[in-house]
Formats: sequence, structure tokens, C-alpha cells
Amino acid sequence: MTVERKVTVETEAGGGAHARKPRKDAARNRAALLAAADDLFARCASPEDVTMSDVAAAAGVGKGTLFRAFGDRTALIRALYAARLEPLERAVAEGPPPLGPGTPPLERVPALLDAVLCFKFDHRHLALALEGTGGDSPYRAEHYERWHALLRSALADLLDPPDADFTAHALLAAVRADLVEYVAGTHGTGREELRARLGEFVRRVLGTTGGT
Amino acid sequence: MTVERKVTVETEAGGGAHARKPRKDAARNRAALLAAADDLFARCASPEDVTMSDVAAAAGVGKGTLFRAFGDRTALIRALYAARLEPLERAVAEGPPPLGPGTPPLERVPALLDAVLCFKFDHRHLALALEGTGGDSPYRAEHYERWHALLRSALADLLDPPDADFTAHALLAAVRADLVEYVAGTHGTGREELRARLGEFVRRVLGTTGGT
DNA sequence: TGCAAAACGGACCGCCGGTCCGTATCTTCG
DNA sequence: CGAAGATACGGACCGGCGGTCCGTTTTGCA
Repeated sequence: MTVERKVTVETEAGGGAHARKPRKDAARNRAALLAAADDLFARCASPEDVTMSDVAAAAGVGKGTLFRAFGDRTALIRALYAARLEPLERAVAEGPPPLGPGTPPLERVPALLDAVLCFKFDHRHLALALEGTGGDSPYRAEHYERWHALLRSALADLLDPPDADFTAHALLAAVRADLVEYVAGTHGTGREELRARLGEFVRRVLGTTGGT
Repeated sequence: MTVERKVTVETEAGGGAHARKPRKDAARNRAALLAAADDLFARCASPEDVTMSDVAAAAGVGKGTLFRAFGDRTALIRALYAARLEPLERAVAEGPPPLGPGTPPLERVPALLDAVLCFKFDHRHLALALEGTGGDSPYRAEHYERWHALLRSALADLLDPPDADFTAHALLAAVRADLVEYVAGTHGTGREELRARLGEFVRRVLGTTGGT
């Protein structure tokens, strides 16, 4: 009876999870949705008041399409955030100093935090949307774990292991999007001034006293 | 025609905003609602899944009563949080060292942060509910401004003014409820260990090297 | 060109925060 | 003590949101 080779075998077993090539309209719509969402988040005061329907409408597609493409609100925001973050992550993973690997920790840690701060500042709307996903903490996002691990390992040369772990958390907490937004928004503190303050703070944490 | 002295004059002009004595049942219900809310937040995993209807039902009153008493969800949570925080605020405002005024900054700053950490740890459910109020940042709450100002003024003796301001923010960021929850929950880090890590971190920020 | 797989889209659902208003309860004053 | 006015009660009700469903349309392949 020939078992019906209907398989759709998918080559999945090997572990490669490559989605088997999306249809053209699907790809186009996905891109349009990302663009529309980015635009809306940038334009609106609070992430709360850009609804999923808004995004779909702005992209010129139906709501069903939006949810089919991304699953849910959180996933949409994560996808958007990840797309914007990718250049920075590449620079950290394989770029030149002071961000890339092979940089001495005392130099790399401040550079990493400065880079994160700049990113959060320049993409506040996305970062706020991501961190304010309501559900629960932003700490659930796996990219947080990556940054934490990176920072911790860089700090490992300078501190005791348990301290390195907590310090990494604490330093990342200093560049959380809502804090950045608050300081920048309320006090009118500008980008460069914020960078200077953070730099000084990090220097103090690392015990680097001034120096040339 | 005697202009109808209907006034309800209220003595408001003087600036005193004392609500003119609430009715007895209103007071009782208010208390019941606070208790019910506290209980529910403590019992539920995420603040998100305790609804206003739940609170009203648990307190044995109607939803209308709940909203009449507190206005909206945020105000309910704030009232609850403020009630629990009050002892600590008194200790800070008029208590003995190391929390109270008159304590030298080098001693007071770590003490304040330790106290906040303990409070956030012990009342995670409330702190999470408050900070996760969705709307926007927890920085809008006026009690944040109080703590920030307090810390900043304590730091003013040790740092340049702009650094004191940012440092106060950064230190408070290290004790945010969701971070505490994450570190305590995921890594199973206990209360005392967390206090030790925070203490060490603060010490490093203040440049206090070990010492007896 | 024909056909099945895949994607589309918008009506629809459940839920939640918040409102409204007829009814019940308290308080005060004669 | 009784009645009237003020205040609070409570739950049916509303608008809007995230998310789902399924009949219809598009696409890719042979």
C-alpha cells in the first residue's frame, strides 16, 4: 500500500531550522509591517497607543496577516528591535576594538555600555515598546541574557565572580530605556551629556580613577 | 429671593485639602479593598492577572465601589504601596541613624539603598505591580522623585552635582523591582546574598575601598 | 493552464478597565 | 425619633484591545 510518500520531510532532523522559503507576497507584507510599526512607534508618544490594528492598517494589510506573520504583539516588537540591533550585535561579536572581542576589559566594558546607551537613546521608541511589553520583565528576553553574559565575562577579569554577575545587571539597569527616556525627556539632558555621566559612573564602578 | 445659601463652602480657599470626613461604610470598604488587593497581588504570579473585578469581588463589594474609592487601577496600587512604604519613609525622614537625617553621607547612602532593596524584596508583588503599571515609566510616580532627591542630596557631598544626579538614578535603577525579582527568582539568589552584592556595588561606586 | 498549498483579511470573540444611574444606607437636624 | 438630603453602593453596560477563524484570493509549480 505504499505508505503515501506525502512526507514534506523538511530535512528538519539535522537541527537546521531554516523556514522553507516564504512566498513573495508574505515577504513583502512582512517588510511592510515592520516598516509601518517602526514608523508608528516613532511617531506616537507612548507605545501603548499604537494598536495592532493601527499597524496592520498602516501597512495596508489585514489584521490576520499581521498576526500570521508575527504571532503576537511581543514578537512583532522583538523582531523590529532585533532588526535594528543587529549591526551593533555584529560589531560586538566580530568587529574591531573597542567593541569587538580581544579588547581589554577595562576598555571594553565602558565601550559596550556607551554603545548600548547610544542605541537606547536613538531608538527609545522601540526600546520602550520592548521593555514595556507589560507581560512581565524585560529580563525574559533572550537578548538581555546575551548582553548580561557578555558584560559579566568582560568583568570577570576585574571582579570576583559573584560581584561580576551582579555588577553586570546593575550597569545594564543604568541604561534601561525608561530611565534614558525620563532623564532625557524631563531634565532635557542631551545625548552627549548623558554619555558623559554614564562614562563617569562606569569609571567609578570599575575603580578607574580619572587617568589620561 | 434670598440667594439660597446652598454654598457647601468647604473652607477650601485656605489651601487645606482635607476631605471632609468620609462615611463609615466608605472607610470600611476602602480598608477591605486595600486588604483584598494586597492579598491578591501577593498570591498571584503576575500582577497582570489580578483584575479590578477580582479585587472588588474579593473584598465583597461592587466594582463601582472600587472605582469610586480609588479612581483607577494605578491609584489603587499606589495607595497600597504608599501604605506599606510609610514606615520606611518615616524612618528616613525622622528616624535615628543610619537611615535618618544627620547621618554622614558615606554611611547613609548605602543604608538607604539597602533599605530600599529590602523593601522591594519583601514587597516584590506590590513593587512589581506599581512599576509595571504599563502606562509609562515608574518614574512618573512622585515618590520616585522624593527618593531620587534624597539620594542626590546625600551624594552631593561626595560627587560633582551633575554626577550626583545621575548616580542617584543609576543606583536606584539597581534596585528596581523587576531586576530584584529576576535575580531572586531565576538565579535563586537569596535576600542576604543580594544585599551583600548591592552593598559591594555601592561601596565601589562611592569609592570606599573595603575598610573595616 | 490547472490545481493545491499558502496567505489574505476582516468579522468575530472574550476580556478588561472604566462609567452610569437606580437603589440602599448613612447622617443630620427639627 | 422620624424624615429628608447627602452620600455611597453595585452590577449592567460600554468601548476598545489583543487575538482567532474561516471563506476567499493569490502564488508557485508542473
